[in-house]
This record gives sequence, C-alpha cells and structure tokens, in this order.
Amino acid sequence: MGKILSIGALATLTGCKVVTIRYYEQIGMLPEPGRSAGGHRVYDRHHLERLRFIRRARELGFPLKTVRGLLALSERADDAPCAEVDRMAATRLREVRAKIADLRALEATLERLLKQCGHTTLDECRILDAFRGEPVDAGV
Amino acid sequence: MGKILSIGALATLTGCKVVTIRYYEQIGMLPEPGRSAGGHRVYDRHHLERLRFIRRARELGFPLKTVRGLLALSERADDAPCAEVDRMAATRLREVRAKIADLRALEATLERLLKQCGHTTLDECRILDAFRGEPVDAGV
DNA sequence: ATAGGACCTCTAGCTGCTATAGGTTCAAGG
DNA sequence: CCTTGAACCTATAGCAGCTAGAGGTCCTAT
Ligand SMILES: [Zn+2]
Ligand SMILES: [Zn+2]
Ligand SMILES: [Zn+2]
Ligand SMILES: [Zn+2]
Repeated sequence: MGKILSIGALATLTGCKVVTIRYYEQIGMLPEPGRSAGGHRVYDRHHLERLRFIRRARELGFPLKTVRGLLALSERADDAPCAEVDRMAATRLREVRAKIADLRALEATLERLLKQCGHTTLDECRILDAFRGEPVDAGV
Repeated sequence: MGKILSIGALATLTGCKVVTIRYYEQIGMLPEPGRSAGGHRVYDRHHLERLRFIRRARELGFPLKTVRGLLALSERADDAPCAEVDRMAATRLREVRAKIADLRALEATLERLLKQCGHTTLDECRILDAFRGEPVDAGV
C-alpha cells in the first residue's frame, strides 16, 4: 500500500513539473516529504492526492492563496457547511465572467481595427492611427 | 506651444500612474525627459503622445515588447507597407480568442460545479469532490 | 517664511513559475 | 562490482508589469 514515489514520478502522475513541485514545497503548499539515504525526496499517496488537488484547482484559475483555503477546508471534511467553498467558487466564476467580458471588448476592437486597416502604408495605417490619435476612447 | 508637464500632470492626462511612468523610463519605453533646476522631470507634448500610444496599446493587451515594435513602426511612418502592424494585431486577436475559449471552458466547469453542490457539508461538497477525486478530467 | 503636497532615488515585493550552474545519487547494463 | 548517464540535489537569478515603502528634497501658494 505505501507506494513510494520519486519527484519525477510525482511530476509525471500529476502533470506538474519537477521544479514546480519543489517550488510548492518551498512556499508551504506541499508538506516536506521524506528523504532517501542520499537526500532525494520521497513521496507517498498523500502527497500525490494533495498535489492533484492543487493542480485541479489551479487549472480552474484559483490563485494559490485560495487553493490553500480550499485544501484546509477539504482536509477538515467534517459536517460543517460548505458555504465557504461555494463562495470561493462563485467568486472565481464572477472573475472569469468579468475577464470574458473584457476580452470580448478587446476582440471587437481588434476586429474593427483589422477591418479598417487598408493594408497600405505605415503612415496611413488605421491601426497605428488608433494608437496615435487624440484621446478618443478606442471603442470600448 | 512647447507646453511643459510635470510627471503628475502627465499621469493625469494619460491615466498612467506616476510610478509606472518612471518605470517606463527605466526600461527604456519612454525617453529620459528634461529636468527642472531642482531635478524634477519635465515632459513635453512628445512624451505625452508617446505615453498615450503605449497606454492604448497596453489596454488592448499588447505586451510591452510588442508595443516597442509598434512604436518603432509608428515613428517610421513612411510609405513602407503596414503588414507587420497588421500581423501583430492579428496575433493579438488570436491570443484573445484563445483566452476567451479557455475562460469559457472554465466558466462552464465552475457553473456545473456550483449547480451540483448540494450546499450541504464539507465532506459531501461536490466542488471539493471534483478536486479530490480520481484522475477524471474536470469536464473540459 | 512656511506648510504640505508633489517630487526624488533606491530597494524590495508581488504571482507563479522557469532557468540556469555546478554538483551528487540512483539504477540498470556489462 | 563497476560504470555510465539520467535523475536528482541546492542556490541563485530571472521573467512580466508593475506596486509599495522608506527617507529625503523641491515647489508653490498663502
Ligand atoms: Zn503520507
Ligand atoms: Zn495597417
Ligand atoms: Zn520633445
Ligand atoms: Zn458545496
């Protein structure tokens, strides 16, 4: 049961890079693992699970600080209400939506500029004009 | 005509922060301005225009490195074709679209998790489950 | 003349990693 | 058993794009 993993194996299993794993240890996201006689890090199932958790939360864009909170709540795992988890997810969802809205505005502006550009010369390029011109707000 | 601006005035006119302006000078995005007798930076119309250009390009998400290129092309402003400008804008547009697609996937996942969560207890929370569970890919 | 805001330099910090450099250990094949 | 080469180790510095602080000087209006 107590299968043992090298840092490389852990990296492969989680999709994390080796350096990132060491970094997570350094900032206290992962507990210090055991060491082999020669000083190599030795991980077990618990580290694997924790790192997987971190990876997934990161993939959803939660900042490391929030992941810390999520880990703490996950490790409690008692019958306290999960409202705080939900709140964190809801906050993240709002951020994602806000970012999407921002990016859509950028997309529209860039599309417009590319359409307007006559593909002529530098001194007539509409894209450059948009940056150079008087303070007209660029189509937000 | 040669109106003179303090760094604070320049900040107000462009929406850049004072520290950011100094930072841009430090990394060579803005030319070193003149100085007053007491050593305060003194800007003119050219700085204002250049900084406005930078700000607008940055608002569209162009990285500073690309902004440098755009500035160089804008300053040439001869009858060379503007194809390179267009290419930069098209590249940026592709990036924006890719980011939107990523974020939409996140949005869908987060919505799903929030819907699934029974708003019960920590040990039954579906959101935490999604992070804890076996390597099921989180609904990309 | 004096107050207090705006300005100065310098250094360090933020997020989340990544990239060296220069050395040690491990595991598999001979 | 011994060698070899991949994997591992530490430590430091770097990336983007700013932001924050300390500790001091200047400018301008009253
Ligand atoms: Zn363990
Ligand atoms: Zn053009
Ligand atoms: Zn000038
Ligand atoms: Zn829940």
